[in-house]
Amino acid sequence: MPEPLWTDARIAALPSWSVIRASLLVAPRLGATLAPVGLTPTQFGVLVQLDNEPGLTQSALARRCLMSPQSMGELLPGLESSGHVVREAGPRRGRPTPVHLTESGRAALARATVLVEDADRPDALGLDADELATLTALLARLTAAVSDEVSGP
Amino acid sequence: MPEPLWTDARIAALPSWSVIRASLLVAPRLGATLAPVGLTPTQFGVLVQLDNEPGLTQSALARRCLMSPQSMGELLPGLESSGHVVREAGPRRGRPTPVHLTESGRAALARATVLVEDADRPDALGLDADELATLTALLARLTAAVSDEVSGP
DNA sequence: CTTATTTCAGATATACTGATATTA
DNA sequence: CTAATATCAGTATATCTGAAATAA
Repeated sequence: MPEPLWTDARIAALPSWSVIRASLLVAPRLGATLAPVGLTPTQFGVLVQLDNEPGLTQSALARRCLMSPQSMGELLPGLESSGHVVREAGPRRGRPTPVHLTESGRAALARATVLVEDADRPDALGLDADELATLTALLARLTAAVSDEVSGP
Repeated sequence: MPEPLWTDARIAALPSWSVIRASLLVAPRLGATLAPVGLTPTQFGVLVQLDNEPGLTQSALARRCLMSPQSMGELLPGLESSGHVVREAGPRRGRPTPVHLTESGRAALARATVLVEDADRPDALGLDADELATLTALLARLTAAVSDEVSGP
């Protein structure tokens, strides 16, 4: 019998796998958290980015949310018909079109924020506040490093 | 002008979002890493689990890889036709059917392991070895806590 | 001419729900 | 009888790639 290459400990220590596995659990959980507000995690992300930077275009939103511009182009009409965002009037094809939150969008975002911060409180995630801060800081640095690698030196 | 609810710092400190965002970058990166071996990240995960615990059934593999049994049922024939795994002979419908790595599967896993561990070396991820160990340990605890929450009391 | 943006069209990869067969 | 397993079928969703129109 060949000796195993992979043990539980080695699997748990694999960075890529750890991140992906955590996301497979956390993503649907965030979906359930946001369901009462009628938002998907992706839509929530779009509203957050628009709150942070009003007037982002479809392409700019796609970059910040790590999606293709095409996918964002399919997502935005849903948020428009929900009344959460508006696109500035005028010709659109080939032209940057700023997107803005509406009052309804801001209200939905405020409700979603309460739910998300409750779901993400430290004791619900099995960590204390300091550990959670460490985790998000390390993930931010990892994300920055991998982003640089793609657009690269 | 309404003051923003979400700032860059607050976005970066949101645990769920940090994990999902990191995964959106890391998952395709792992896919590119594994492409030369002809494996997807999911297939790699299945081979890893089978190396760690030979004879896992389709359902057990699905649980460990956080997929539905049906999706695993669609994934396994691909690995069989690649010659990387075999299912024990006999009637299958309704009966637990152990799955095993073949020599070809072990060889592919060994080649993949070299590539993955190179891609996941600390300096490629912008962290040092200690920080990477901290990150995977925190993610393991978060994953355990969220798993318990789903099945839990 | 080159690049960026938006849009359309097709393809893919999941997952999900529900039902069925089998067996411990 | 109950629960778990494996399969099949149909549906839904979300993403991608490729191609085209438009304009700075």
